[in-house]
Amino acid sequence: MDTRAYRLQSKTAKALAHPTRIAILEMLRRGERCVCEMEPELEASQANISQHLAALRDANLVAGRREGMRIQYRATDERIFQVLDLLAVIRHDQLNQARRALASLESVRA
Amino acid sequence: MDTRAYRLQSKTAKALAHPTRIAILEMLRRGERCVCEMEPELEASQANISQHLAALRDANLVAGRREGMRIQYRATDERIFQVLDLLAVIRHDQLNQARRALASLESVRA
DNA sequence: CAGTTATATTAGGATAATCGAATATAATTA
DNA sequence: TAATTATATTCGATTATCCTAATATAACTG
Repeated sequence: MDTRAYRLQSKTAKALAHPTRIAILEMLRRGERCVCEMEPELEASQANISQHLAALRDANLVAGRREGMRIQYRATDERIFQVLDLLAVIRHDQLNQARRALASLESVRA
Repeated sequence: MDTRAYRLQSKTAKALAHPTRIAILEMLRRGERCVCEMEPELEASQANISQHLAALRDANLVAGRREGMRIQYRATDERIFQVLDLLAVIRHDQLNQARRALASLESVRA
């Protein structure tokens, strides 16, 4: 078992293991954003968003660039969006399967 | 912000947020495995492997099928391996970039 | 310089993840 | 049925994550 590699992969996965951090990355998919632009869309405090950005920075998934008073964040590797897309289709299919299973159980009562 | 969708996506990501769980999935990539086959390859106790399998089951990423005394586990969605592949290349590039950055800093002392 | 805006960091408490140890369950074999 | 093998679950302690509140830093504005 390639412990070191798996540790690093799980570190990246851990960075995605929070809905707010996924929401942040989804915003960055559409281009650079400062925290002040994220604040209204995410339902989280400024401090909390900064903390989640720190986690994403720590995992090397985002980087910021100062522009006057603001700091513009961007994704450092576009492939993270492919990961998000895959997670979305996996989730989507899981929901569909669960719905089908429920429907077939319910149809028995007829 | 689509809170529900992001919660489900982050749940899947959280299941990947541990090196042992990634190692388990990598074993399952090569086919069905029982816990007793995982035990020597992973450096973890039987109980601990069972606990990680429970986490993967809870996220719907693996399923087990009893076969006599053993329970054969398999991945429920092959696309999870695409996620692992992406995490691997992202990690690989991050390492390379860090190495290049270090090398260029070291070359200054000449 | 004083005040303001944008962001980051720290501290503290609550919740969750992790692991080892012990125990439970389930199938098999003697 | 007793012993054995394979796996799961529970408990408790430790560590990590998360959030809010407060404070710090940094750049801009008057």
